[in-house]
Amino acid sequence: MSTVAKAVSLLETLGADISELGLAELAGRVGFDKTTTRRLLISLIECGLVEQDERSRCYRLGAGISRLALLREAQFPFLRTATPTVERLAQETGETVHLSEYSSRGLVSVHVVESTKANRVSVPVGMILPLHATASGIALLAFARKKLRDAVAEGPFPAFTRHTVSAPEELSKLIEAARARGYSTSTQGFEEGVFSVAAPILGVDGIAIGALAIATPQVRIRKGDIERHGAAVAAGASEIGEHLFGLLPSSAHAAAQPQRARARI
Amino acid sequence: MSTVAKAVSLLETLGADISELGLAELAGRVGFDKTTTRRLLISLIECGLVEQDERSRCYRLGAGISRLALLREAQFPFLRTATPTVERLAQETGETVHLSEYSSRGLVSVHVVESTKANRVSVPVGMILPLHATASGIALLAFARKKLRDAVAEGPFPAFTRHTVSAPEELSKLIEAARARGYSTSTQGFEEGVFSVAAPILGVDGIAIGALAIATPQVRIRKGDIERHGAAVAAGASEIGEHLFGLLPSSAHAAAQPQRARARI
DNA sequence: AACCGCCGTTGCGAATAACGAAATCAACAC
DNA sequence: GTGTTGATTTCGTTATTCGCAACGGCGGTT
Repeated sequence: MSTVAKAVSLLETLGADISELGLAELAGRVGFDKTTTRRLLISLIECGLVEQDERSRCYRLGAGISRLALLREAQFPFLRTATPTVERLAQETGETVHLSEYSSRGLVSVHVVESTKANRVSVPVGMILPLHATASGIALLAFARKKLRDAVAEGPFPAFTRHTVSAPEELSKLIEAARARGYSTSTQGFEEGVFSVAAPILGVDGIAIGALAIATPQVRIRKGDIERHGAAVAAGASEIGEHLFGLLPSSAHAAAQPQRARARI
Repeated sequence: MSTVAKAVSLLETLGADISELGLAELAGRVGFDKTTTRRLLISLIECGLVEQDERSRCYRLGAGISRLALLREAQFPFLRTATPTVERLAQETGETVHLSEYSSRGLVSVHVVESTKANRVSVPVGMILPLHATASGIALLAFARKKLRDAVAEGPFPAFTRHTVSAPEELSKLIEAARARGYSTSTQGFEEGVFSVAAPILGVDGIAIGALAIATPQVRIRKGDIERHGAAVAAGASEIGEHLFGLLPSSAHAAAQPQRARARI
C-alpha cells in the first residue's frame, strides 16, 4: 500500500465519521500503527488538509481540502453549473433530485435537493453510489467507455436489497434499455421502497461524466410518472452538459448538442 | 520532504494552474523526477483525487477532492452558514465582500461576492492571504493564540506594495487597534489602491477561525465609510459565529455571545 | 491528592516503498 | 520513413517509512 493511499484513507475516515476522532480511535479504524498514523497526520496538518483541535487533540478535515475543491470548481464549475437545474427539477417535480459525478472511485453524490414531502428519499452528499445498483449508475454505464462497463459486468454485485441486480445479463439489459430511452430506471435496487430515474450528463466526447436523478418512494408512483420524470432528467442532464461544455471552448455550437451523436460506445 | 507533502504539492500545482498539465510540465513545476511524479499521480488517481484525460493524457484535480470537501462541509458547515451573510453585506454595501478561513497554511479565501461596480476589487477564491498584509489577516491575528501572533511577528514580512507592513511594532500597533475596535483596516497593504476592513469570526473558545472583509478601491472611500463598513463586518462576523456555534451544542445561549468575553489573548 | 487512561513522543532494527537513470513505446510532424 | 517529443516501463540501489516498545505528560476520575 502506497504512502499516499494511506494518507488518503485517513482523510476518508475523517470524512466518514460524524464526530472528531482521536489518534487511537483513528489508528484502529484505518488499521495502521499509532506511530504511522500520527506521522501521516502531522504531514497532513502541515499541508493544511487536516486540523487538530487544540483542546481535545482530536483530528478533523482541514480548510486545505475546501481550498483544493474550490480551486477545482474554479477550473471545472460542475456544481455551479448544475445546481440551478437540480433546484428547478426539484421544484417542478416536488421529489428528491440528486446530482452525481463520476471518479475512478465510483459515482459520488455531489448535490441533493430533498423533497419537501414528509415521505421522501434522502441521499447524503458525498456518498459513493454503486454503479450496478442505482439508476444513476446504470445511466452512467449506458454512456461509459466499454472498458468500464466490462469491469462492472465482471466484478461482484454486492446486494443492497432483495432486488439488487445480481447477474451480468440483467445488468446489460438495464443498460441497453437506458441507452435506448436516454434515461435509466431502478426499482429498489439500492434501498427498499425507492424508485429512481436517472439520465447521464455527457462530456465533450459523448462519455458520461455524471448523472442526474429523481428518487421517489415507490408508493407514490402514478401512471405516467416514470415517463414524465424520465423526460425531465434527460432534458435536465443535457442542459447541464451543454452549459458545461458550451460555455468553455466555444459557446456557438452549444445548441446543436453534437456530443450525443459522437458517443463511442 | 515527506511523501504526502510531495503528493499534496502536486495537488496544489494542479489547482494553481488554469489549464490541465502534462507529466513533464508538472514534474518540472514541482521539481520532482518524472518517474516520481508519475508514481505519485497514479496513487492519487487510484484514490480519486486526480483524474487523467484519456485523450490528452493531461492531469487535473479529481472528484474525490470535491467529495472530501463536501464531507467536511457536512461536518462543519462554514460556507453554508456564512454565505447568506456575505451576500447580504455585498448587497447592502455594494462593495466586494469576502470570507476567509484559517488553516495551518494560512488564511484561505473561501467565498467572494464582487461588487457590481466597474471599478472594483477582485479576490480569487482559494487564494491564500498573507496574515501581515491584509485586513483579514490582522483581524485574525488580533483574536488568535499568542503563539501564532509571535510566529508572524518573527517571520519575514514579504512586501506586496510600498505600503506593506514591514516591522513587528507596526504590525502590533495594527493588531492592538483592531482588537480595541473589533475590526481591522488595511490600506494598500496587499494591493495598490485597495482599502479593506475586516472582522474576525470567532470559535467557541474566542479564538478567530476566519474573517469577513469588505474591500474597496481607495478612491471611493468617503467620510464615515470606514466606520460604517467596520460596524457592518463586525456585526456580520459575529452573526456568522453565532449561527455556527449556536446551532451545534446548545442554541439557547447564542444571543449572549459569551465567546468574546472568554477570549484567551 | 494520588491514580489511571489516553495521547503524544522518542529510538532503533527491519522492511519496503520511493528513487532515478536508462531503455522502451506511442503519437505526431515533417 | 525518419526525427522529435513526451509518456510509460524496468530495475538495482537507496533512503524512507514502518512498527514495536518504552517513556513522559496532561486531564479527568475516584
